[in-house]
Amino acid sequence: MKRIAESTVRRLSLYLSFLEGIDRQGLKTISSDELARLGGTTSAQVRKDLSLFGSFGKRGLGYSVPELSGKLREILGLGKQWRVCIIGAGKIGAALARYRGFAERGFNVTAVYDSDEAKIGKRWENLTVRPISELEKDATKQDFDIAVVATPAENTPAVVKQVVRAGIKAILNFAPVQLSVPSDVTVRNVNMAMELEGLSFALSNRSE
Amino acid sequence: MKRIAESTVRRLSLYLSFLEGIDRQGLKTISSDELARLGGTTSAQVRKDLSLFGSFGKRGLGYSVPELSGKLREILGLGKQWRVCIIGAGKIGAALARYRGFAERGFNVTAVYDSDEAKIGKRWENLTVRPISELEKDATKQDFDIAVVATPAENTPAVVKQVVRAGIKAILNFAPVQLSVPSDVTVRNVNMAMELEGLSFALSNRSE
DNA sequence: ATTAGTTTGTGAACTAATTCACAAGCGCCA
DNA sequence: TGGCGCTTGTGAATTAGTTCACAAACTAAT
Repeated sequence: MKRIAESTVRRLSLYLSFLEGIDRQGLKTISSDELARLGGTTSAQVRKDLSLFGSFGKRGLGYSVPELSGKLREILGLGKQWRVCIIGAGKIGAALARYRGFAERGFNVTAVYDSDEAKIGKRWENLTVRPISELEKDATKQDFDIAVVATPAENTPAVVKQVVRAGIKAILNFAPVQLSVPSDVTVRNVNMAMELEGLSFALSNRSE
Repeated sequence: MKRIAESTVRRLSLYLSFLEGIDRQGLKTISSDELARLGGTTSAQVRKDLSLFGSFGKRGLGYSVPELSGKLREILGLGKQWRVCIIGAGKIGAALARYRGFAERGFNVTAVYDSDEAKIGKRWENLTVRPISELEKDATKQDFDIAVVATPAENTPAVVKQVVRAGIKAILNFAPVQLSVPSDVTVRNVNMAMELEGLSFALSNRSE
């Protein structure tokens, strides 16, 4: 399959969330034009995005809302259940472990790790914090799909090395560092400082 | 000034964080090549990014670490102090209000708003939760630069309308909806579901 | 059955972003 | 001072992403 741009995947996510809203409103079909309006893009963009995966619409009519939802869910790999471990039992880790939206979408947090002796063994939601040194061994049994890395910047490179050695192929990284991983490991970064600096830049450079 | 791409601004943030690390190690200069290696990009990209704002390097030598840090800070509008209000006194809002990194970088949270009667008046860190209906009035005195929107999806459009009416020109949006704002308002979205779906997509479509 | 009115799917055209590649500048050393 | 080794800054070339524009397909109405 042709390489799909990250921007395309983000838009597919967005379309799916719109479709879920539209579906709740009880509407049965939607046009690329309407979807574009909701997503702040163009109808051609919407059609091009979808056409990368097949042709799901009916000319003159638009797209069936439930059908397109289903297709997008399939394309995005939802429907499957994913096993997620959280690395770093700090504030962000805690917030994430409590986040209901995870499980709703098929992302099941099945373990929490930390390197801090003081935290190991503590109960956490319905999980017990385990030592990061056990990750590689555990992974052979639990077969994690995704690691959420929420560790202090300085520990992160070492932690990520262990995640990679454990054979995990997808990382959601909250640490404010750039991860260096083999090319078969996918990383998404969530970096608050960067977002704020983006706003700061915009505010500082308006109308020049 | 020429329009600067968001991807460029993100990289500038990244370079700055590397420079801060390099500076702590006590190194005085750095080449575009080294910066590129850290950021997972190419040296040409680094130089092109910087050249949009001036020429900060010395041929044969590279860039002075403190000088380039300073320039980047200036470009990104750090150094200034920004007034930030948080809208939505829920879990995300709470985590953000407690986040130390905000103030360190000049982002000062000076108010928290919510529409829930039960929350209004409660103390929160060193702030008191105020009714969102007062935002517009408060803004004339406090002059907020940035609004952090962390409200439930269904309330968000109404909330954002009030933020815009209050004259705030930058929004960091945590709600999983697409905001519709005038073109002079800058929005950055942080959307966990979207990031997870990106990983799910990558896992589902490996090596095709 | 024909026509009018929509809306898709997709090459082609365009625009934006990245990478190449090299002249020019700088420090160091003899 | 001249030559060598490095590294920048930047047009030109390339690659990636978006938008245009239109034939084809579908519905509904007459």
